[in-house]
Amino acid sequence: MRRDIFQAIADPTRRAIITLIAMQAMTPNAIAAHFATTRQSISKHLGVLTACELVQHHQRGREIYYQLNIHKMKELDQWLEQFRQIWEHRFNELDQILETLKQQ
Amino acid sequence: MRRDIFQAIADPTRRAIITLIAMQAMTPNAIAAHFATTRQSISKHLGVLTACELVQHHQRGREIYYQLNIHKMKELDQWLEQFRQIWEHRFNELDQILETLKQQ
DNA sequence: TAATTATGAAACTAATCGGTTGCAAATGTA
DNA sequence: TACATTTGCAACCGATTAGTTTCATAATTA
Repeated sequence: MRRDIFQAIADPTRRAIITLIAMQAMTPNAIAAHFATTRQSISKHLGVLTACELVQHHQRGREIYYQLNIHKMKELDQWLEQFRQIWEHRFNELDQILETLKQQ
Repeated sequence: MRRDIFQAIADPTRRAIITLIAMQAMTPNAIAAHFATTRQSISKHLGVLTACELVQHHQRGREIYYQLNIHKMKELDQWLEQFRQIWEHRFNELDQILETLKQQ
């Protein structure tokens, strides 16, 4: 069972959950109230998000509060870094490519 | 058939292809040479990447050159933007806490 | 022209995924 | 104590996925 952030954010419901709990911790019931699906399916999504450490949770009585682990989101940012460098310098390269194609 | 960048980058082989063709356009054969899989499966991955516009291609004789559409990668960056604000904000809060501790 | 090369498309398969239903455990409340 | 609430877990199902094999098409080359 592969569990990485890329696979985790592939699902639109999970992305919505991530956005939802980004600002404040929420219980599975409260989260499920925002979606047209069952609490159990939300629970499974939270399981996936927890497995890849994108969310953390702490129990308070019988309620469990889930919250985004913002540091893990940085891994995505780090992966993007290599491409950010490209798109910042692409204009020069693109000019060269177009010039090369024109000459051929 | 859902085709978005999040689902496209969920697969590790596709992420490797993206990195591979980020700097220069490559043919399916050349790309497949970098992986322990068949050319046909690479062709399918390129189909997924093309469907969500993450890669572009141009034919040259009987060869087809695939290249990363760097602009599409920006959509990922834009989605991350909301969280970048959060983690910068929390770091500011952390700075304030550390500053307060230092003064005590 | 005939053979070779580069490629995409279709059919098939095993594995995985997202969702539902049912149930058990733990906690809180009357 | 008896009952309600909150939650995770397991079994199951239909759809999707990644990969392989086979085949057709188009372009190059001998």
